[in-house]
Amino acid sequence: MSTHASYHHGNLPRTIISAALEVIAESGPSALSLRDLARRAGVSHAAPAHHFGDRAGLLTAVAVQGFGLLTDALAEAQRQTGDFLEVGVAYVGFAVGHPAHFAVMFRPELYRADDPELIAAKARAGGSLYRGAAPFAASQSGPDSQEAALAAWSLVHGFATLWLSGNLPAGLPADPRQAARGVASVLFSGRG
Amino acid sequence: MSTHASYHHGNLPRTIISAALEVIAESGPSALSLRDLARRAGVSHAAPAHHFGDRAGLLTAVAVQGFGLLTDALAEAQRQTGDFLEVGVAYVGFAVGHPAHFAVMFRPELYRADDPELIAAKARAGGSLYRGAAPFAASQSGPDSQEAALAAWSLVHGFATLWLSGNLPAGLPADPRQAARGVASVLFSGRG
DNA sequence: CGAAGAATCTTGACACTGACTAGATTACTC
DNA sequence: GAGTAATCTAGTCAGTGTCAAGATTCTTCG
Repeated sequence: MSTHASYHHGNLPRTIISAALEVIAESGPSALSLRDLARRAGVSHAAPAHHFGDRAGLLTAVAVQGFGLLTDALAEAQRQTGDFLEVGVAYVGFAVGHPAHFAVMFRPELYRADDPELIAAKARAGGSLYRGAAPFAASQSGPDSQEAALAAWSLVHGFATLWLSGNLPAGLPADPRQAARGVASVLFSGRG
Repeated sequence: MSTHASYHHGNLPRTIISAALEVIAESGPSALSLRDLARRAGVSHAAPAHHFGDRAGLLTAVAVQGFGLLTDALAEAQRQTGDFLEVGVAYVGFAVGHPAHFAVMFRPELYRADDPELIAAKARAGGSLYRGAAPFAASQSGPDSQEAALAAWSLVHGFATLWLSGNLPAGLPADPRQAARGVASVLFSGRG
C-alpha cells in the first residue's frame, strides 16, 4: 500500500498478473517470460515462481480470473436483457474486451487443467453460459436441445476466435459486438 | 533417395516438417523445439534453420501446407455432395484429421503472415470455403449474405476449436464429424 | 573430365529462458 | 520481543533460438 522501495513488493501476484495480461494481449501467451515480468515488477527473476510455482501456475491464475469475468459478463447480459442473442454478443464482447484472458482460457495445455479452483471457475462459467443458451435451445423444435446450445456456443466462440486472430475479412462493422450481433442473428432469429 | 548416412540428409525439409507435425499434434506449437527436431532427424542443431530460416519460417511452411489441404478437403466435399452442410462437416473433419496444421493456421502470430506463398494459399482456402457456403448464404432471406457465410464459418470453426482443445462436454458422438453434423444442422437446416 | 560455384550441413558461440536450491530479509503471531 | 512463516534474492543448470564461419557434397558448365 505504501510506496517505499522495500524488500517486500507488497502486491507482487497482482502486479505480475497485470503485466502478464499486457504481454499476452500484445504478443500472445507464448511471448510470456517470467523473467521479463519480474523485471517489469522490479523484483528478482525468481520472485514470480514463489507465488505461482511456474509458468503454468501463472497462466492457471489468469484462466481462473478469466472464467470469473466471463461468468459475470454472461450473467449480467442475461439479467439485463433476458435475450439469448445478447448473451451471445456478451460472449464476444468479453473475448474482445479481455483478449489476454480469452487467449489462455481455452488452451488447457497452457495451464493446470486439473487445478480445483480452475475447474470450479470453469464450471461456473459453463453454468452461466448454459443459462444464457437454454431459452434458445428450448425454442428449437429438434429432439436434441444440447445440440442447439452447442451450436450457439460454437458460433460465438468461433466468431470471437476468428476476430481476435485477425482472420475475418474486411468490411465488417468496426464494433465487434455489432458485428457479432449481425452474425449471431443468422442462427438466433431463425433466418437472417 | 539412398539410405547411406551421408553428409547431406537428402530430404531434410520434409523430414523436419513431418516431425514438427507430430510434436505439435501432441503438445502444441509452443512445445516445438528446432533443436529437438534436428535431433530427431539426426542432423546438427542448426540444420533446420538453413531451410526455414527460423521458427516462424518453419511454421509458415506448416500453415501453407495446411491451407492447401483445407482447400482440397472443402473442394472435395463440395464436389462429392454439393451440400453446404457437408462442406461444414468437412471443415471440422479437416481440423480433427490434421490437428497440427489447424493449430497453426489461424494463429498468425506464430508465422510470417506476410509471406506471399502463405497469402496465396490462404486466399485459395478462403475461396474454397466461400464456394461451399455461398448456397447457404443465398438460401437465407436476410439482406446481408456475408453475415450468413460468416455465421456458418464461425460455427464450424468454433466447434472444431472447442473439440480440439477438449472443451466440449461429454456425451457427444465419438466421431467428430457426426457430432459436427448434428450441431451444424441447427444452423443449416433452419431449425433443428 | 574437372574445376568453379551453389547448396547443404556442422561447429561454435552468445544471450536468453524456466526451473531449482539455498539463503537473506521482512512480516506476522503469540 | 522471540519464533515462525511469508516473501524475495542470488546463484546455478540444462535447454533454447539465432547468428557466423567453416566443412562437405552436389551441380553446372567450360
